[in-house]
Formats: sequence, structure tokens, C-alpha cells
Amino acid sequence: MVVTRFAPSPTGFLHVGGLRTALYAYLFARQNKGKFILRIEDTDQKRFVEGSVESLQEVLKFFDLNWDEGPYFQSQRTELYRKFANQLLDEGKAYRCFCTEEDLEQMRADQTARKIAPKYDRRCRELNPEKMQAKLDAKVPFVIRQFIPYEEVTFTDLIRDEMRFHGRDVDDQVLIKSDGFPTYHLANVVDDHDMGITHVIRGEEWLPSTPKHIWLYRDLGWTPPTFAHLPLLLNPDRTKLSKRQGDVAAEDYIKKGYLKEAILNFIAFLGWNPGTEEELFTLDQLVERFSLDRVQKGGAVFNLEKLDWLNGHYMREKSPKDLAELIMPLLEREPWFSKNLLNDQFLTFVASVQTRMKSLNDGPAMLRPFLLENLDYNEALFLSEKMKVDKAMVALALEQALPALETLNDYTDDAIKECLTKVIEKMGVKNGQMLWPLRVALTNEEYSPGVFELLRVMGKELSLKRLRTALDKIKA
RNA sequence: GGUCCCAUCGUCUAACGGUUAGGACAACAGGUUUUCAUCCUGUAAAUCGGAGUUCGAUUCUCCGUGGGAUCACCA
Repeated sequence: MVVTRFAPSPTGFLHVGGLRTALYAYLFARQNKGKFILRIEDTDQKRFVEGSVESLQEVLKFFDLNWDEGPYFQSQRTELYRKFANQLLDEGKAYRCFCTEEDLEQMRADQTARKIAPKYDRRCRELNPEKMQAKLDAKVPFVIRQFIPYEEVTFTDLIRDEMRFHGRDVDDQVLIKSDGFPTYHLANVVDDHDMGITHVIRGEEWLPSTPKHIWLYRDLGWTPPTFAHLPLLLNPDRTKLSKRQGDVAAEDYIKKGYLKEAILNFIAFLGWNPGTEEELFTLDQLVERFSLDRVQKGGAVFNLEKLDWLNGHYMREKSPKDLAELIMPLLEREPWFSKNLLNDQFLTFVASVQTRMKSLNDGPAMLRPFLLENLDYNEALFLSEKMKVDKAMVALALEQALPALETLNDYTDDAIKECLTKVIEKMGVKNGQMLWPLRVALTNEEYSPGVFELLRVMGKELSLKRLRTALDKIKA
């Protein structure tokens, strides 16, 4: 059975790159009817961020990336790691290192000065038994290092095929830190084996440390899982996506009002495509169609333009009811909002602004003209050079439209259009000279749905009230 | 610097060694339209360079160039 995992460290928010890794691991597990495990890699107590484990889980759930097992916490499994570290120690595949931070810094400084690649010189490996015992007795803190053999290691990456590294270039990796906690490398390997992970799907930044992991599997007598190293997500300047150059937390995009469908669809296509010209995919469709061998090798620039388009698409695709439910929490945060502003027309209001919304966050502002009791008119808005509308024209348009609409009983788009067209013809003005003032009177906005639709959606009572109020204001 | 990875329109990408190098987003130009959107039509836009293999390279090989990742008691 296929078992994948997502193994973030709780050092802050969930990175969009992390989200994509989680998504791919999830898709691969689901499509193979396998298991998806969540594991928290919290072996560095210094970098732990309060609340990050909770928010990590919330975000994954928000995107419906549900895991079958976990979350497991590495900080609760330290006994296991120590056991295997000791085993390697006994077998001579690892050794204790008593070097201090200063020793190591000094060593590295010397090496860089001599233009050699910085690498641990194994001085502690040569320590004789008496000296070693003396240090242990004196309780000198030590780390456990993995002994890296001078030989080649190869493995097959699902995305990059044959990978080849040589031990001469790899440092004797620390396995257990002096505080007794394991490093990523040890904990990761032990857990992946212990949890039966069959496919390690992770970012490309892990490629260089994979040989260490392979040697660890071998020294522990285990069969390594299959690896798939995902291409990086990039800044516009093609460096690794970073906070300096924009929002990188998945939450940021939720807060910006992007739909989960859009974010998921967008992120799935950064590095993968189905090989056809289809590009609109739901999570379920992705489960069906995803494949690791269609994953790209090169990094992908995290460019929001496509996300905006996808978001608009999914916004328009929603039913007004679903959309209204998503907007509601945002509406409730508005200072002007109160529950009794809602009436049975609400869904029609939502429907009328739907094609205009770029994100959920546009909702409150676009709905406000429909919901507010009184608009605080901005007189300058009524005037439009382009529409050839001056103050006198505004007053005239409103004065002429009002009585016509008052006598109109059939308040449908067509009837309203016919009614106003007659007035316009009689006045001998241009459409815009009538419709622009009406639109501003109805919404106090520069952009809005069409006037006929506006009138119908608002209803006779509210719309006429708006027109009268506006007329009073303009005449005052 | 060592090691490793990568390379098609601005961006995401497609193309059994044979295509007028395709699509989408963005851009631009039109159409629909009272505004803004939506919607429709169209235009422009790419194989990093050089060798080699081949009847034929975007595709395979080598070299170069460019970009990136990584070299911690962080993950």
C-alpha cells in the first residue's frame, strides 16, 4: 500500500510551497487508495512557534487535505531515535563528537581560508578509549555523528531519474544533538521507516541531503522509500520563494479572499499539468488525474495573475447562495453591518454583483449600496464629463425618471428598460445622461451593475426612495 | 568555492526524432454595453549558445552560458 506523509516543522505559518507539497503527497496517496500521514517535525525546541501546530492543521483542513493518521510529534518519540543512534554507535557506524561550537567554527574558518570545502575533520572519531571515557565521566556534552563512507551512492528519484552522489562530498552528519534531541535527518529516516512511508514527496531543497538518508537506511538495515523531489516555487526573480518578495503563507491568500478551489487549482498547476488542455480541476478531479511523472523538473514562478483569473472563474461558478455564505463572515465584520439589514432579496443582490467580484473581499463593499438604509452621497460622483452630465442634467434626469417609474407596476428589467427608454427619447438626451445619474443615485458608486438590473433588484420602494433622496441632495 | 539540479512566448506549460512549435493567464486591438465586470473575436509573443549523432533535432550526446538549491548541534 502507498503511504505518504506531510512533515512540516512547527516554526510558523504554512508556506504555499509546503501546501503544494502536502497537496501532491495527498493526491498521490488518495489516488493509490493509500494513506496520508501528518507528522510534526518539532525536534528543534528553539524554533518552535506557539500555535503553529494548530494553524497548520486548520489550513490543511480548510483545503480538505485530510490526513488518515497523526499528527505524530517527533518530540514525543525521542526514545526511539536514541535507540537507533545507540545501535549505530555500537556497530561503529556512528561516533561521539565532543567538539564545541567554537572548535567547529575554528575548524571551518581554517578550511575556508585554505579554500577547502567545510567538512568535519573527524578528529573525535580517532579519540582513544581512555580519553573518551574521561570525557564521558566529566560529563562533557557530545553529539553523535554518522560516519559517511567514501563511496558512491545512487538512488532513483521519481521526477529526476538516476541520482548519483559521492561520500567524499558529504559531511559526517550529526544524528543526535547535545541536548539529546535528534536532528532532522535521523528522526526523519527513523519515522519514515517506522510509519511505513513508501513515497517521500518533498521539496527539491532536500535533494542534497538525500544521500545521507540513504546511508542511514542502509546502516540501519532498512530499505529506503521511493523519493520524489518537487521543483521549487520561485519569486519573480527566480530565487526560492521568500517572504521578502510577497505573501508566502497559505493563510495570506485565504485572507485575501481567494477561494480554496482557486488556490488549490492554481497551486496544483505550478509544476504539474494533465498533458491535455484542460486546466480547471477540483480536488477530486486532481486525485483522479494527478501523476508524479508529469511533474515538472524546473522551478515555477509563483505568479498571481493566473490565480486571479481562476478565482474569478470559481466565484462566477458558485451559486448565489454558496457565495453569500462565504461572504457572510466578512459582512459581519463591517462596522455598518447589522443582521436586520438582511432580507429575502439578499441572494439577488449577491447574484447581481457576482461577475464583478474579483475576490470574496470585494463582497462587503459591493453589497453595501443594496443593504445600507441611507447612502452618504458624494456629489462629485454625479458629474461626469465623459457622459456629458452636469448638475442640471442630474436634476433633470431624476425629475423625469421618478414619475415614470412611480407609475410602473411591472418592475422587471424589460419593463423598466422600455419605460426609461421612452423618457430618454422624449427628453432627447443620450442614454448615459439619464442612466449615469440614476446609477449614482442608486448606489453612490462609480462602478455597479446595470441600472435596469439595479432598479429591479432593489425593488420599487427602495429604488424610488434613493432617487428622491438624491434629487433632494442635488437640489439643495 | 565544492556538490547537485534546472533551461520552450512576460508567466504556467504542451509537443513517440518529422507540427505553420499548441493552449491558458497577462498584454494589446476590436465587438456587446449607461459605468465596471462578464461574454465573444482577433493580434503580438518562445525552443539560451556552439558542436556532434541523424535524411531530419525543442526532443538524444558533449561543451559552454545562465539561473537555482545545498554545504549547521535548522528543518
